[in-house]
Amino acid sequence: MRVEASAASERPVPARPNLAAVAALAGVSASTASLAFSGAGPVSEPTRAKVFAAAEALNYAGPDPRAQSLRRGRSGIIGVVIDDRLRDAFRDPANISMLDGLADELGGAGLAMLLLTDTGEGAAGISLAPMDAVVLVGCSTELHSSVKIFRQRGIPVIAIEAEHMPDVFPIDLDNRDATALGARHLKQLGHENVAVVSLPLESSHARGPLTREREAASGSFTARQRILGARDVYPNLVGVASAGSFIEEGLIAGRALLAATPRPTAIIAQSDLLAVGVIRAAAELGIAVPADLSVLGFDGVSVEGVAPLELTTLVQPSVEKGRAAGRAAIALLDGGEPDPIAFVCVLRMGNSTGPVNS
Amino acid sequence: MRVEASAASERPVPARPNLAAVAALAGVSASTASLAFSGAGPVSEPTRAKVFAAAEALNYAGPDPRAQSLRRGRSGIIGVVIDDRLRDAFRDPANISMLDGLADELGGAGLAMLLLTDTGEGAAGISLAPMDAVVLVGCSTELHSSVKIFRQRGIPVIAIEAEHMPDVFPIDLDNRDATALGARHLKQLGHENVAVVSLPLESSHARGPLTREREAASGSFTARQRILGARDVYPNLVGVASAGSFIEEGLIAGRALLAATPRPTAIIAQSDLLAVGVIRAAAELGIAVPADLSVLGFDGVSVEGVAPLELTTLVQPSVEKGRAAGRAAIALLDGGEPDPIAFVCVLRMGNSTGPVNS
DNA sequence: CTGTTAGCGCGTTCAC
DNA sequence: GTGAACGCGCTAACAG
Repeated sequence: MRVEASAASERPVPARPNLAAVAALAGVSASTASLAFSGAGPVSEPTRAKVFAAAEALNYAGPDPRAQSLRRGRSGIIGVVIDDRLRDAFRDPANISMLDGLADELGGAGLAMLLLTDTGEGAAGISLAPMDAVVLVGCSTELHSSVKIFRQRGIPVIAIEAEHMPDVFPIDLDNRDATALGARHLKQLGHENVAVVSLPLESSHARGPLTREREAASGSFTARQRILGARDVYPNLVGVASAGSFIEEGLIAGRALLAATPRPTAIIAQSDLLAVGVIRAAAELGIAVPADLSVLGFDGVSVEGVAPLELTTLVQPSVEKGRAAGRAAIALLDGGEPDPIAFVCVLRMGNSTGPVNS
Repeated sequence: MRVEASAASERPVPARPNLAAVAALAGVSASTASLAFSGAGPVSEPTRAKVFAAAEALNYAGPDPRAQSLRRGRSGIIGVVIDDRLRDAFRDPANISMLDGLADELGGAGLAMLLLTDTGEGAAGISLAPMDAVVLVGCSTELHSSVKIFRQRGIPVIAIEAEHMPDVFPIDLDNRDATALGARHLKQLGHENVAVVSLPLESSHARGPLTREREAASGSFTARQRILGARDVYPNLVGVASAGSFIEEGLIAGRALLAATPRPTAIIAQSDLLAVGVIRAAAELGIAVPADLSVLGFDGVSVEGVAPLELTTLVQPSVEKGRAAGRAAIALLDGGEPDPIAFVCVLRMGNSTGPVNS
């Protein structure tokens, strides 16, 4: 009441009180009030109490984050760029685990995650949203243009499973070697006629047979590396690209591959969800797994719906990958220069693979 | 080069050029440069070209979002508060669909989603992060304190499936009526001994039998409403609370409920994932579904792993719920007063429910 | 311990 | 069409 009367007969109800108003009511200077809120400087107890009382009276909720962020040069926000539609990204448990690890690490440091896509209309956010650092996930060909923008904006970039680029901090996974390891496992079991179901190769998510041209042009580093790993063991490998890491897509791809003559005796799926779909396709066709068909997965997430089968798969440390990205972001913001990180997959033996039977 | 020589012999390489620097190089005033970037005002073509050339030369990426946001009073960020750990929230397809709809609508309006949790260390974001509006999802008891903070900060609040509160825009779902509808379906089939598996009742996510005390104290509006709906038809309903909407939890709950004597002939699960778990539990125990046990789900998401069974379930418009929340946020930001929205579930008949058999 | 001063980088009045 | 001045709300320096 006093404030209204003395300070502003023009605007009777200040909708959003600011620090200055609180300071004025408390009878202290703005900087003192600021210190009282941030707790950063030495403020006497009575003063601090006065400030809080004034804030209460004015219904002041604390310093405006926008102004803080301008002044401090930090927003407390870490961008997370997904190239897929969110729906797709969220459907794969491996991705979710990664985000979970990331969120965990960032949350602990008082940072929040801003979800962005680098395609579609939401892509504007990449150049407009306030961010202190950014984590690129499941990166596509758009990567380079995005990275250029971030570099211009002076925003540190962390990329998970991407081609190495200058000024981009890499979180790597041994996609190629791991897949080769899995392929060798199949080779040891005697398999010679092997096919692959890949993750989407282009941002168009087009299904269809793998060709050297498509692979070379692919924007998906992960998919490409995993194909290369399989080729390290089976140079003449054939396969199809899926439209996404879903069970349904594995089913579609599996039907296509199992219709070939001669039928492959083993299928390398680039994710566990795809592997499950392939197993479903086999079931549909009356093909026994692992007796007549071996199926290898990737990710090591627990997937429902293949019991009593246990997927033989390449287990990747998804959660740790996310945590590492979070820690890297925090370190880069502190001006540190963390060492690049590379994770390694482990082949977990289940019973979806077995000796070739013929 | 020229700039360095003339403007700053002290700092040879200005790390982050600002609008003023660009304007200076272009030989125009800062306000003109600003207009050139925003495209909002009349700027002659030559001038505009000069400005962009200068920006290019200085490697200027455009106006600083932080400063824009302070000046404009908008950050372009919509907060999304999840009370669970992200991992839990992401594991339920119904939730993901909702987020997808939300992201879609917001992305189209150039807004980005900031993910926040209202528990744990990340909760600081609630009072610190810059946001223009906020969507509360799967809200817990913490709701009220959060809402108070947002109100103080002058941030519009949208709450999905929450108790109505002043100044909170509701997106409702007929959880109670829908569950009652499903329960009546069971009643018509002759079931009298019915049990329920609920979503977590408290933020502790404690498993255990439902009691009137627990229900009354529950922070989960959705779980409570669905229980009430079941009670509308079966007043003496018993049940257990799960620790989350996962198949595994349904399995645990199913085992517990199916060990009772007399064994229930029907189980109402508060999500499809829980329902699948219950069906698994039945399978373990050699109980046939639907012959010896009817199982009712909720959500209508496509769940893997019960084929050839088709879940009888209450289908909710998850994606639309998210879209509605997004549209409401946008409308509220525009100063509009959109009408509250309420969605209705539909009972989809599958073959996981059938006539009581005894 | 507290107050004063000076911006952070930008967008928006107004004049011209 | 363009420029000059001011202020968004806050905080880092210093001064007292």
